[in-house]
Amino acid sequence: MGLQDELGFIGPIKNHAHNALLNLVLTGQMLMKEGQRVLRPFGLTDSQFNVLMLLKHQSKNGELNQTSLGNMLLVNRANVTGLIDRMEEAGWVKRTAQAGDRRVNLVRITNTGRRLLERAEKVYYPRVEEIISALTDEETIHFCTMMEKVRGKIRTP
Amino acid sequence: MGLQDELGFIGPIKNHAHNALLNLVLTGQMLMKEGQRVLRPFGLTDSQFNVLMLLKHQSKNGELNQTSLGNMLLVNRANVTGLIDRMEEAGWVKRTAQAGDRRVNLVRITNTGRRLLERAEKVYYPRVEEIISALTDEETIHFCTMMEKVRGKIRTP
DNA sequence: GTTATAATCTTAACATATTAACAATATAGT
DNA sequence: ACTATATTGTTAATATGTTAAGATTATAAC
Repeated sequence: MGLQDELGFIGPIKNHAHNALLNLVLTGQMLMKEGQRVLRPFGLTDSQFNVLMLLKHQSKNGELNQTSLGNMLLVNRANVTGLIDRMEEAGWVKRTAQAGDRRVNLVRITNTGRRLLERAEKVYYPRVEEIISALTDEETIHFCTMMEKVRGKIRTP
Repeated sequence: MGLQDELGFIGPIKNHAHNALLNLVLTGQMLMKEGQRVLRPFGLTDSQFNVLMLLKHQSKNGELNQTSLGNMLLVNRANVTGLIDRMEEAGWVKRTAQAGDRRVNLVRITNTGRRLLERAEKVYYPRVEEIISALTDEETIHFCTMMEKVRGKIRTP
């Protein structure tokens, strides 16, 4: 049961490389949608969840500027403006000035945001583990290595 | 050089399953963005390219209704309306009635659309092959099997 | 045949993404 | 110091995605 049957394709995908690419892109999209489904009850989109997660686990002093957030989320900085606008309005994050550089907004998670994140993580990570349990530990490691190799090819156009 | 270094993360991603998930989702997004970059000179978005590709390669009689298109593209029917609106306006596809069921719009690729697709495919597929050449043939097959197993876990929540 | 149910498409309101252009501020080169 | 360049964040216009609600048409149950 390959992608074709799952999606109702009529014929096989003849180009093997394209078949692999579709497997990667479409499985990634399905995972993202599954994440959205799990996070919806918390009133969080997956982008918003990722912002909170980055602020909690991947920041110095619990703050990141908007450009860094965009880089880590793989989105343009222009997109971060609206994302943080909505999250600030919801009370989950706060913009503060950076001493010494008046161009920069530092984004911080609030206590409300931290509490929400902790509730969501309790549901999110177990579901992730359940899905990835489809692979053996060895496969998981090999998979991450393969993804690194693919990303290496993307960066060299 | 894992995801962390590539994205500027401060610490490692402690949860192995989450690390694998991020590898999958983020690599998929990078591939999608790379596709968009390749298709932009043709005036095509990746969704529009996929519609044309499905109509050419994965349809009976060269036509698909909007619901089928949505299923194959992994998007909601509601999204297909606007997508096809814009593509019809550009002259790449045409809506026609389905005999015997007046609810249905059959979407067909036009000659203009087919010529555009053929020009785009000549650039798109070689780039895909170049990227996937990061994996050996054996790895590619194993990779597709792993993706199928992951999708199997997503469908059973 | 009438009624209930389901399928298809559209619309509206919204979140997220893009690029291009701009203002404000820092930094480097001279 | 001054000027050129670069960086940060915002805005506007547009494309893509979501859900929820609706109109229209088919199909099933009786």
